[in-house]
Order: sequence, then C-alpha cells, then structure tokens
Amino acid sequence: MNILAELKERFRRALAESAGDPTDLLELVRRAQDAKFGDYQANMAMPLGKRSGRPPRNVAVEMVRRLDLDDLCREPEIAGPGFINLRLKDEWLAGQLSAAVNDPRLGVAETAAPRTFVIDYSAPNVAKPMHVGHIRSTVIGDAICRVLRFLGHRVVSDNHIGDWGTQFGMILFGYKHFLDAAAYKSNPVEELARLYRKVRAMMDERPELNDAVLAETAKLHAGDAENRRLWEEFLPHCEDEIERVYRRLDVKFDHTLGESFYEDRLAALVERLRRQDIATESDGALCIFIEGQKTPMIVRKSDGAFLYGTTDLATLEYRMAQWRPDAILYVVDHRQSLHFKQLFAAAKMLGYDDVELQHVSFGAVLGGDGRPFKTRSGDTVGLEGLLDEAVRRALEIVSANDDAKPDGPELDPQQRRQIAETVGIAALKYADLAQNRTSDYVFSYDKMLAMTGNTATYMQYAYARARSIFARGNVDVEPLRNSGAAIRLDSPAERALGLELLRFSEALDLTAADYRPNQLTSYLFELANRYSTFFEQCHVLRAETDELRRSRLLLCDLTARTIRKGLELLGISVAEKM
RNA sequence: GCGCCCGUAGCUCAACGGAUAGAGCAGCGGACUUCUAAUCCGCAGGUUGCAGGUUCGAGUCCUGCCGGGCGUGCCA
Repeated sequence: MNILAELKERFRRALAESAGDPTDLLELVRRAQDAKFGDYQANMAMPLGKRSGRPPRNVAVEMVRRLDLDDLCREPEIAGPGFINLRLKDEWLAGQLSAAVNDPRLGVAETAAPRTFVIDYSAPNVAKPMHVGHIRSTVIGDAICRVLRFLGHRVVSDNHIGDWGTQFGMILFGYKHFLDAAAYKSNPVEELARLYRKVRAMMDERPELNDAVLAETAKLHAGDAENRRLWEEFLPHCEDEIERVYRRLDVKFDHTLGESFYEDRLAALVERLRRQDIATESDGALCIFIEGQKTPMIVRKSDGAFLYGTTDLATLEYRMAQWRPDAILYVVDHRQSLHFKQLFAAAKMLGYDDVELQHVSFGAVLGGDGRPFKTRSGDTVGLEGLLDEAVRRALEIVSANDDAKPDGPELDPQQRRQIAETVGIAALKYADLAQNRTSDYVFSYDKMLAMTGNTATYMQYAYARARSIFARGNVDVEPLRNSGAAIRLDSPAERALGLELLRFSEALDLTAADYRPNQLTSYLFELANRYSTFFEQCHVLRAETDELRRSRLLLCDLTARTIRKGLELLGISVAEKM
C-alpha cells in the first residue's frame, strides 16, 4: 500500500468536477511536515482559491465535503489559510500493516509502467588501483539499480571501464623500462600498479616523458603487435584487481563493456557523422557544433585519433540498438557535465530523442587541502586501504559492545570479524548514499567511517535488536505471521512506528523519481529512529497481555524485514547479532 | 572572459513554492538489577552569504552583488 498514492487518488476523484488537469494540484498532497498537523496534508486550496477568486478556506471546506476518505481518515481539519490536515484511522493503519506482514514485498507494489534503464556507473580506469574517488559512482549507481529493479523496472547495468586510454600507455612504458620481472611473476596486479605510480610520478617531474608515454598509447591504438600482446596480457590482471574490490563491496554488473569494445566502431561512426553534416572540420579536427554552446564536441583530433566523446557516442548507439532503453543514466561526477551536455545534444542530432538521457551527477571528493582528490597527488587513499580501516574500526566497536553485554559476550572471534566486515563496509557506503549534495566534500576518515548517529550501523543495530527479541523469546516467526494476530497501535510510539512502516513504498518512489538514494537513507533512519523509541518505551516480551505481545512482535518483525530490505536496496547487508 | 554548481546551527548535511527551517556530530543535563546504552529522553544552538523583485506564501523562483568550487577546441 502506498498511502500517498491512495490519498492522491481520492483527491483526484474529488477534483474531477473542476476543469483542467489536476496533476499539479495532486502534488500538493504530501506528508505533514509536523506531526501535530496530522499524518498527511493537502495544500491545493490556496492555489485553487487564487485561480477561482474565492477564499481558500471556503475552497477547502468544499473540497472536504466532496472527499470520500471515511474508510481511511478521521474527519479532515482545515487550518491556517486553507491547509487540509489528514489523520489516518488507527484501525485502517493496523489493517494495512497486517496485509504487509503476509506480503514478501512488504506492501510495495510493482510499478504499473515498467521502463528499461541502462545504468552506467563505476567505470574506473583499470590500469590503476581504485581509490576513494571511485566509491561514489560505484555505490550510488549500484543502489539506483537495486531500487529500480525492485520497483519492477528492467535494468541493464554496464561498467564502461577505461581500458584503452593513456593509462595503458603508462604501464606499457613502465613495463618496458622498469619491470621487476620477479615481482610481476608473483603478483602481476601489484607490480602493474607500482609501474603505474612510478611512471605517473616521473611524468610530473619530467614533462618530456609525456610524449614517450603517448607514443606507447598511439602504438597500441595503431595495432602494434607487441603493445597489443602486452595489453591483452595486462587486461585480465587489471580486471581481477577491480573484481576483488567489487566482490567486497557486493557490486555486480550485467555487462562490462569498456572503451576497447567500441574501438572498431569509431571510424564508421565518425564517417557517418561527417556524411550527415553533424560533424564538420575545424582547425583540422572533426567537431560537432552544438547550438548555444561555445565549445564544440571534438570527435576526431587533427592527428586522426578519437576521443572519449567519440567512444561515448558509439557506446550510446550500441546501447540503443542492443537494449532499446527508455532511459540511460550516467552516474558520473559533476565535473563532466559539459561533456554530457554535448553528448546528449549530439545524440539528439543523431535522432535519439525518444530516450531519457540523464547525467546523475555528484560532487567530487576533495583532499584534506581542499584541492580535488587526485590519484597523482602523493597521499592517495586507496580504496582497499579505506575498506580495511573501516573494518578495523568496526571490529573495535563490535568487540567492546559484545564484551559489555549484560550476560557476557556472545560472539566468537570469527563472528566478530564477519560482523566487523559487514558493519565497516556499510558505514563507508552509507556516507556516500546519505548525501544529496552535488557540491564537493572533503575527504575525512571520521566522516566516512562514522558508526553512531545517522549511519548504516544505527539501522543494523536496530535490526539486530529486533531480531534478538525473537531469539530471546524463543518465538517462531512463521506461525506468528500466519496466525492473523491483530496489530494494535494504542501508544504514540507504536502508532508512529506503524505509520512509518507503511511509508516504505513512498520512500522508494521518491528515490526513483530523482535517482536519489538519500531519500531511502532518510527514510530508513527515520524508521530505525521510531523503532528505537518503541524499543525503549514498549516492552515486547513482557507486554501486559498476550494480544499486545503478539502485536508488538509483528511490529518488530515488520521493522526488521523493512530495514533489511531497505538496506539491501542500498547494497548494504545486516547482521543477526551485533 | 564565458558556462555550470554551491553558500542553511560551531562542524557535516536535510528540507517536493507551503504552517514556528529540521537531523546527526560536537557541547550541556538526565536514563543500564528491566527484550543489545552502537541506544533513548531533554536543553542549548539560525537575520538560510548580501540587496532587491515575483507570489496569498520564498532556503527554494527571477535580477544584481559578495564568497567558494568545477569546467571551458584537440586528456579521460
């Protein structure tokens, strides 16, 4: 059940008699900002009054008279200039919760209008080790995939890795001049990473090396046998390296079609662009000039080489032909907004105007000096080191907490390590997911690895506490769910929790609408918060009556399942004990 | 120069044109003989960068200014 959708439907019927499309007005039905105004509110009386020249309060009164809400709401109240405040009936809430108890989807319906999405995210340069800057795209993109899929959309995730650019020129150059053969043999990934860093550092000191590195890249692109052979040898190692990180982050892709996959399509594409007069020559380069934009998108350099815009255009064509998507999302940091503007404009010129092309942008990660975080700067925080640090911190807290349990520790060292891995990685992911800002943020261990307050840990803890009640009380949850036991919402804490549980569907819709996982983190935080209050105030196992005990157990069960599902959709897992 | 993004509590951030701008962290004060205190309850903290404008209503939209970030024809 999506309460908001149901309320909108009721208002739609009430508005049916008035002329015009009520869609905009229905957007003014929303959750109450403050609980003292009720559960939901409708704010359309003011614009309607304006439109018709009548006092908004009169409009509101008439609206209420036309509304048919008796089954779900108490008598609506009109307040202020014409706000219509709605308070849901406890019996109706309880009935909806009972329905959710027996629904594997927890009351969330699949969309009536499924779409096909291609989602482009993560996309690291595989020739160099992943660093902290890669987290955001990977984690946000993965969460968007999971949410859209759960809502019933078709999702194709595609990791457009950088496997064909200058970075390979750098390791080719490094391999030819500075290879430690023994190290390469025993751990190729590490040795390639070392070579990358070494060449990177040397280029900073001696710019004249740029030409030599570019020459290696050019030879690769031109089909030089040795460079091609080496590239084919390096690539699997590079992919192993990123795959290890993805496994640890629990991130999977349907496809990994990197730049090199499109290499042999570029010449034909560019030729077609030229034939269709979409691209024209300027200063020796082949350019697409876009209306209203000063700088063109260059698709072929004056030396004949193609650029990443060319590859992206070829990639877009391939995706359109292969998957016929309704939307392609690019989860990439905001610094590339001009590039995407150009790419999307060029796609339109090629006739792709039936597809939603979205740059789902986010701010860059800055170093401690406030400068953009770059691999080349000496103090790079490698992604794996960051994961290790998160897990290390989590282990300290897990151990301290377990040691402090009233009946003594209940976790063995192996369990503690597993929980620390779950909690630590979750903290890291959550730091990115909880943020809406497109502005940059300064890298900070403390911020990324925080485990108190609005963090994944808080929700995982709420989950573990809810689950432990069933273990402690020896309650078998399946029969309880099937028992048809009633849910009671007599106390404020129970009612607040129950209402929040029924908002899951709304939160997912909000998340999908603007591709913003922070809508889901906010919801889960609020839910865990309501549960924590409930947990303090309402004793479950020692409830006054058996009926109340069963009702509260069902609330615990629903809370646990909703938190687990919500976190799962963010790519975060839970632990049964913490 | 031009373009895009951002200025909200000490810090990090929420807020779909709607009511008295909300959280977390940090600070202060309470709550573990009671289902896990990674928690809960309370207090304090704001001229939403500045100045105009549009609107019944502006943190949100428009204009100008100040401050910051990013991008800007042959890197990705």
